[in-house]
Amino acid sequence: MAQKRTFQDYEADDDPKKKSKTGEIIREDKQQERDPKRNPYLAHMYNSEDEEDGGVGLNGFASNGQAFNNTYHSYTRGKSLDSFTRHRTTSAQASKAEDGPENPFTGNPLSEKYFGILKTRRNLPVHVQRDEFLKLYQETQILVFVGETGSGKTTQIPQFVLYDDLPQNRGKLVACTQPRRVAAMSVAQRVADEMDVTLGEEVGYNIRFDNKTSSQTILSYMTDGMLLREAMNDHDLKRYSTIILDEAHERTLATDLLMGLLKEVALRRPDLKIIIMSATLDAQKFQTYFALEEDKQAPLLAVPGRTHPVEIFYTEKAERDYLEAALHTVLQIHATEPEGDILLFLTGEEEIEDACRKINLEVDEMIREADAGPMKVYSLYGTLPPHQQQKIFEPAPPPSRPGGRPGRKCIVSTNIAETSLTIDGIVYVVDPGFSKQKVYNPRARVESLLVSPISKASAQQRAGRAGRTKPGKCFRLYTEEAFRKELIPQTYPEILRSNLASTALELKKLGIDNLVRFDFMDPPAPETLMRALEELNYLACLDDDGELTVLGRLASEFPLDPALAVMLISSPEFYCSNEMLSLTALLSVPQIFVRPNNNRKRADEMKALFAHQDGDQLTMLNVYHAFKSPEAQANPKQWCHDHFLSLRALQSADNVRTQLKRIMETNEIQLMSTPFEDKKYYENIRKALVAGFFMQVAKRDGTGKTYLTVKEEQSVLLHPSTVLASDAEWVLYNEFVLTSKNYIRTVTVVKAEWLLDIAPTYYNIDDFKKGDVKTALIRADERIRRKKALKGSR
DNA sequence: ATATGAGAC
Repeated sequence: MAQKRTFQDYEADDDPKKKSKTGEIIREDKQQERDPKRNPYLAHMYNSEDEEDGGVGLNGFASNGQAFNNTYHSYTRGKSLDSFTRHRTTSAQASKAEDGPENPFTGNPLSEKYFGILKTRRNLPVHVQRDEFLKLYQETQILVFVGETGSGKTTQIPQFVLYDDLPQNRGKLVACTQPRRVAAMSVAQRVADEMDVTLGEEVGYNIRFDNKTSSQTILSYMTDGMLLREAMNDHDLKRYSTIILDEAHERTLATDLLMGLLKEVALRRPDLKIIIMSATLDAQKFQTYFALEEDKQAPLLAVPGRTHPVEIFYTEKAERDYLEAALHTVLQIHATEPEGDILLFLTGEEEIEDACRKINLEVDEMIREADAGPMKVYSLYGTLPPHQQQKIFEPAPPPSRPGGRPGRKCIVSTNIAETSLTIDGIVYVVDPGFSKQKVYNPRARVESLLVSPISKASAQQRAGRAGRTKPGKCFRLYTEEAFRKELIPQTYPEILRSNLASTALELKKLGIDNLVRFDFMDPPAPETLMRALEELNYLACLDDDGELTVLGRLASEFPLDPALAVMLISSPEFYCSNEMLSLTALLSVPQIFVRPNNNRKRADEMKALFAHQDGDQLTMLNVYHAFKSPEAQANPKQWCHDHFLSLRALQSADNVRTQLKRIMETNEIQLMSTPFEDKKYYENIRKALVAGFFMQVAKRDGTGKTYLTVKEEQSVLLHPSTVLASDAEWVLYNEFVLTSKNYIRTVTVVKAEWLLDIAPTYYNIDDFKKGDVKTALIRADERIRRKKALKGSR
């Protein structure tokens, strides 16, 4: 049992700088005069490219292959913007237009609801600085905007831009990117309401599988990945007059690539305005990165947020066991602190479920013995089905009897509550200081998840979750010294922690010739880039000069890992593109098999119904075909439940399949099947797998259970979930799972002859060092030669 | 003899 600790053991952090900021405008670095042709302020004096050829900006493509409407806006607009001169407007002008009576963008009368929202909008912190914003926006090409939570930046800044940029007059639109789909959708809806327009008309959103924009759209919220896809087909993003990158501090892979790309586009398109929006105070990095001239930083505008102060407490000594300390702290809050909900950050599903059980037990005891108030404990993590995630928004339980101690809820969550989900009513945050993070080892070519200390920025974000509705408290289960000295300032951006094979292919398609010289905000390790290029070269997506091949160009059209894309594109050679289409989709969605802890045996029995002795991929395909049968489709929900399958995963695979099929058709890749009665039906599929995944093959090590991966010679085990009996000599795997042991998961039996035949460059026998693998390959090669000789002599 | 964070095209 941990020693009881009182809150006096925590040291209150009274450094005022760590408490919430009071707002003042930080304005730096006015843009210098430069060549008038490059000066956007003077751009109206020159014919810009898009004015000469009119529609050129409108021929962009969405990744789903739908062409955007190539006509100028033909609908009636209001007259209140007629007197506006682009990039010369003031907030007073805009406010007047906003006040009505007619909608400036549609000409329709404005609703009562609109005026209600307008009132709240004008109370947002950003509103005070509208003129400041406009001035900077007008005089510079790239602007860094820092707005803390609650400043209104995501909803208001794009509207401020609309009133000054007037994209509707030039057949253009304004883009605002978000790292997450839900954010793009919900913000678009909110802004459509604020502007009194129908979602999908003037204001829309564009995310994978759901494009709610039209030819009338002048403001589009979209995922950063979506804009990146679009850039692959239009390197200059000509449809857009202003591009706003929101939540840039999250440093997603797509945001990082877009930033590098936009820096280049800015030089080619002086008429394009760019705004980088971030919640971090580390704005300096963005300013320096976006300096288009030497020694000149990009200008910055900072707007305060609207949050309540959060008092920070640290432990006096380092905690040996953060889990125990976390539980103890939660219980102590419940026993001694006033009303308010608790948010505890842990690292993963199992840890969270375990903690919830323990808290429940302890709270029951507190209620019995100390008359504590009731507490409802909720777990929260990404793989939880949405309806269960929604439960966290239920109100806290009432006192168990009239006049009794107040009830509260306690949410035990992964990082999902740090960025993606905000829960109002949280007053206490318990932060043990860890999260699971992806790490990539280029030498082993393996990504894995590791429980690691969080960054200072992350810790601040977590603390902020306590101050959304009223002043709160954050209990950090580490010392103040550890916070100051041991935590890194920012979480390493994703680009430094990932396999970059896809990224490298995307950059090539984006027209970046020399990846090593690409201006990354944080350049990845050269070894990681080299690995990626090497992988693409083996996949024949890049030739030996590093140029995109026809195959590479095709592969980049698919929203897939290069190996999956190559597998799919090659599949007609093996007469099974229909089947590979299904399999590719299945391999790019979450696990389809469900295995609840209390019913593992039954789940395994159900899986056995679909098992194919030669591999898990074939088994998955059997599942998919059964799922599509009329019998299953009559009641898919029941059918999936009965067979321990994830309906969500299978539906999502279906969605992906439809998208991939469309891309296949657009690129005239033949769709075909080997007849099911043909004895080569499954063999052809296994060969097609080799065409993409020949680099992920392992050979059995002697007669034991261990396998060795072919080139890296890592010792691995077949994952216990496999349908394979462990005596196949060669197996191809789709996933390398690094946990307590090295496992390969989703495996299929293959033949050495196929490897030599289908991937001769990778399996060039001379390149292998002496050993078991080489010997086996030589023997297979001899078998092939004998067969050929036999054929020849007949 | 089974460990996965959250997000995206």
